[in-house]
This record gives sequence, structure tokens and C-alpha cells, in this order.
Amino acid sequence: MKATIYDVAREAGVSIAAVSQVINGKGKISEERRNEIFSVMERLNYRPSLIAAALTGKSTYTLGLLVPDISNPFFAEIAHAVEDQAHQRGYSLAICSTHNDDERIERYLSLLQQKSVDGLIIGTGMDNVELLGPLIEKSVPIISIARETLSPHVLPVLVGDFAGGCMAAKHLIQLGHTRLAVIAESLKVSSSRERIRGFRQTLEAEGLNVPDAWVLAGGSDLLHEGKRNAMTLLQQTVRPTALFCCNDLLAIGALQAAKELGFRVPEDLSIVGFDNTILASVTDPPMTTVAQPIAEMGKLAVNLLIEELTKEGKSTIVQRTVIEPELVVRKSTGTIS
Amino acid sequence: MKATIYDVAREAGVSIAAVSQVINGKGKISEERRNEIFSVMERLNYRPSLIAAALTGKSTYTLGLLVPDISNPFFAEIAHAVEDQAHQRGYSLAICSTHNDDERIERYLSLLQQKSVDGLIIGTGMDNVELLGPLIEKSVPIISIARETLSPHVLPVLVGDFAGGCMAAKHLIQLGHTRLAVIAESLKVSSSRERIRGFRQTLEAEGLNVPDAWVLAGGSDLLHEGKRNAMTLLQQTVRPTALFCCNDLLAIGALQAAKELGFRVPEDLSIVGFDNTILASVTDPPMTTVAQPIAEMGKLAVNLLIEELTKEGKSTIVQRTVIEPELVVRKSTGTIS
DNA sequence: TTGAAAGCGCTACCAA
DNA sequence: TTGGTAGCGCTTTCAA
Repeated sequence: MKATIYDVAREAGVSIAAVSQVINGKGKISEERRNEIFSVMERLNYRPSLIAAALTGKSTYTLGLLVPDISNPFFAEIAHAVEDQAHQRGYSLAICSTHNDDERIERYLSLLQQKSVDGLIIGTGMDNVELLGPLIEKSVPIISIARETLSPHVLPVLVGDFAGGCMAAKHLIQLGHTRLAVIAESLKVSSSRERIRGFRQTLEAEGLNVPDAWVLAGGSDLLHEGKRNAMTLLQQTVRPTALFCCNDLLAIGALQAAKELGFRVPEDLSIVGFDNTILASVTDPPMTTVAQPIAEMGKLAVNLLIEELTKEGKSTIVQRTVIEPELVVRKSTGTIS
Repeated sequence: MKATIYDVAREAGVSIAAVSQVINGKGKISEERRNEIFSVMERLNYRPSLIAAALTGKSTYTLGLLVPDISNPFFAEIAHAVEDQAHQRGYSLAICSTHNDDERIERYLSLLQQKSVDGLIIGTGMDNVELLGPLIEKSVPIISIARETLSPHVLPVLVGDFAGGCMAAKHLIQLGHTRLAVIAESLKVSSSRERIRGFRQTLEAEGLNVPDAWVLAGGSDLLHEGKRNAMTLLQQTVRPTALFCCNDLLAIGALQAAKELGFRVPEDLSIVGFDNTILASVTDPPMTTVAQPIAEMGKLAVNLLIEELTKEGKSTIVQRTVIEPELVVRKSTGTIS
């Protein structure tokens, strides 16, 4: 059977309180006793139960992470970054794929609540912000990552979506493109909207513009959707010479469409993605894309969260953290030929 | 503050025992009381604490999943499959990226133990099987996924690696290749060895063989390593016309090398990968690869695990579960020109 | 410096 | 059917 604090105390001939103090490095225990107790713990292979500790009010050292789909490379990389930093700080992670399904979100939220996670990082869209209510009431700190904040109680850690859109536009303008189109995931996603806004605004400053008919969005199977939308765009008699896709998966779909229709990339068509996941480096040609600093974002989100949950009651100033993206130029963009 | 079972009992004018029974659907409670209690729980927004429940000996409904690196698409897909099924069955998942680092593995194992996870799924390599000792002693059921079993107490759920190697070989033979080479991750990984064994054995049955010098392995940055090793192979005066790579990442690296050296794929060189992650469908040309049935494996692993942990003491017959892989032929393989 | 004891929220057994 | 109550393993005063 699993050894308990009682076993250790008995073996060492002390009270459980003494053992507890030793475990937590608190109180005053003589060097002698302390070593004695340590060696008994060792001998019994004793591991304090975090469950029992949590019950007495201590934290659970567990963080929850909600993402739409962990098998999507972007979120896998987010999860990786978050887990890394959490581990670093002594926390472990419960990862939940929501499939963007409100029911599932609700179940997970309830579950995480029942497990008394210390904090929550949300990287999934949520149509129904109300779902966070119970958590917020219990003052579980929440951070949203790569998403606009969901409620005033949720601090966001974001990439500069607007700036990213600008970068993409600037790059394409420099290459001489004048007929540009946009493929987005869903206009319900704030980050998509911001990217597009940045893109368009930069173009307009140069006297260019993207006709509304050339902003295509929607779909859930991103790869497929990107391909389909690119097909539509490229089969028009007057077609764009450059595509700005709001994420890598869409960009890859567009790339496939271009090839299928016989367009060369980048000679006939330039494509810019967003995210800079591993996928972007693997396509042919490798994809020019706006890089999200995923590792930093994950790290920051965790640090902010832990800071929040360790500070005593003092409500923090709500602050937005925005990290600037970076354009990674590879081979999917070029001058018009 | 969070409502407890006491609050509910008080509000409803019953004992906590009654409430507990209602929560767990046990005992005999009159329809009337039951509804009364339910409505109070609703009103108070009461969520039973899983922590307290776990402390009294019930299970935690948490499973641990150990993988080398969640940002690797293969493991991300495994995690996704496992999580999906776990969620289905009412369990949640603590995901741990081990980086194949024994120290980290040990920390995680100890942590999961302290959190009293109900079961463990291991998808990471472990040099030091001893680390599992404490878990096994506490009879925490363990399943290894996509890995050879680590100990007699660990049931494996595997893909038919040997068969997968055979398939790759057969396919390449049919295309007329006679000079074949292999790029592997690490020969320490049993699945790599099996894949190679299947590959070689099938070739030998046809009177062909792979010289030892053409079996290259090692490295941790898989993409880079695949490229490097392919470079070596392709720059020899007598070079292979076909490459069998033990996973998709390596295959992609090889593909990049081929292109860099000016070889056309598949006209000058055929490449077969393994895993069939999303990466394989995104390269150009799309990669022919041996598909691991990741979704099934994940599902099976979870089901087996839950079966194991819900059965009362009766030790199960140790069994190996092997799921057959499938060759997905895309465009990276062709007849020699 | 040490130990006794009161919980933490819930389950389960035993009486009523 | 119901309720009283003894733990589960640990933390944390409060006395000694």
C-alpha cells in the first residue's frame, strides 16, 4: 500500500505535524530530526498526496488549457510552449480539445472547476462567454492566448494581428502586386478580422484595395476550405496575383489549388500564410508567412497566470499583452512576372 | 465562495449523506427529495469537488499521457485520439512532454503518482524502465502506445511495424527499384528496428538487400537529420533510387535534400515515409507513406486502460494488441526512369 | 522545537 | 428511507 504521512511519522517516531513541516520546509525542525525524517520518507518511498494537500486549501498545481484541436499544429505548438513553461514552474497541465463545441467547452469547464485547477489558459473560441461565469466567480484566474479577450476578467496574450496583416501587405506591395485577395478562416474570429483590417488598411494607404468579393472566409476543414476558396479566386477571368491567407493551413490549401490549376508559385501567384507552423517550412515552395512567436506567447501566458494566482487577492490592473509578429520570407512570394 | 455539500444539505433541509447519495445515484431516496435536492444544487451552482471525492478513495478520473513532444504532429495526433476517447469515457487527460529526458520522465511520473491518476498511457521511449516501478507497485494500470512494451506489467498497443516495413518494401519492389536505402530515427527505438527488419526481410525474399552502410540512423532534430542523411546517401557515386524513411519527418527531410541536389521525386528518387501525419499530405509531391491508424490506436489504448482499471483486482492476461498499418500511395514514389 | 487536534468536502457504513 | 459519523491524508493553528 501507499505510504502516508502517518507511516512516516510512526517510523520516524515523530508527529505527523513534524513530517508535514519538513515536507513544506516550514516551521522549525532541528537539523537532526529533519534528516531523520527525510531518510524515512526515502526508505518508505513516500510521496505526499497532492489530493489531500489540495483538499486542505493548498493549490492543485494544475493548469487547464483549452484549445480547439490539439492535432492542429498551431495549437500543438501552443500546448508545447505552455506545457514547457508550466512544467518549469512546477505546474502540470490538463489539455482539452474543445472542437469549438460549446457543449464540450461547458463540460470541460465544469470538470476543470471540479478538479480545482489553479488557473486557466484559453486558446479556443467561445461563442458563449457566459460559460466562464462560474470560474470567474470563484476567482480562478484566466488568460486567453492568441485570442482577443473574452471578458474583462480575462487577460489576453496576443500576437499583433493587425501589424501582421500590415507586414503581409507591405511585403506584397513591395513585390509589385496590385491585385490581392484574402482567404480567412472565419470572420467570427477576432484575430482574422484584425489581420484583414491591417492588410487592407496598408493597401489603402498605397491606393490599393481588396474588393469585398475577394475576401473569402468560412469552413472548418481549413486545408480543404483554403483550396476551395483559392479555386474560386483563381478561376475568375481577372484573378488576384497574390493571396493573403489568415493561417498556414489555408495557405497550403491555396497552394494546392494553384498547382492543380497550373499556376506556378511564386511566378504566377504569391501566397502569404500566417502562424509559421512547421507546415510552412515543409511545403514546396516553402511558405512565406507571418510568424507568431508561439514560444514566447506560451511562456508569457503561463507566467502571467501564475503571477495572478499567487498574488494575494489584490486585483491586477487589466492589461493586454501584445507580442509583435515577424514576417518570415520564404519562397512562396515573388515579384509578378 | 464555492458551495459545498453542506450548503446544499442545509438549504434542502436534509443530511449530507442524502445529498451524496443523490449525486452518486446510489441508495434509496424518494423521488421527491431527490428532485428537491437537485434543484437546490442547481440554484447554488453546486459542483461536487472531485478532490474530496478522490480523497475518500474514489478514482480521480484522470489519465496521464506521456509523449516525447506534443508539438510533433505524430504525437499531437496521438494525443488528440487519446483525449477524444478519454473524454468520451468521462476521463480527462494530463499530457506530459518528456523530451525523452529521463529526469523529466521521473518528475512527471512522480507528479502523476502524487495526483493519483487512475491510469497511464506511455508513448515515450524510456531508457530506464525502473522508473515505472513505484507505479506498478501501486498497481496503476499502464499501457504503452506505439511502443514495444516496457515491462511485463505494461500492455502495448502497437502498429504492425514489421508489416509496415514489408509494405514499403513490396511497394518499392513492384516499382522496380533495386537499390534501396533506409533512414531511421534511432536504432534504439524498437519500432524503428522492426520496420527495418520487415523492410529488409521482404527485400531479401526477392533476392535484394540493403547494405548496412545504407541504413542511416540517429539524431534528434528529425527533419534536419533526415536531410543530412539523405544528402550523404545521394551524393555517393552509386546512389539508391529509393529511400524508406522510418517516419514522415525524416522523409520530408530526405525530400528536401533530394530537391536541393537537383533530383526529381519520384522520377529520380522514390521516398516512402511512415506515420501518415498531416505533413505527408502537404509536401510536394505528397508523400507515399505507411499509415499508422492513430485514431484507432488511441481509442483502443484508452479502452483497454479503462477496462483494466475498472476490473476488480483480477489480473488480466497480458496481451499485445497489434493493429495493421496501411500503405497510402501518393506521389513520392514511382517507377525508376 | 514539538505535538494534539480541528478541519478541508466527500463517501460509505451502520443505526434509526 | 433517512441521518449520524468515522475516516481519507494533509495543513495549520495553538499549546505545551
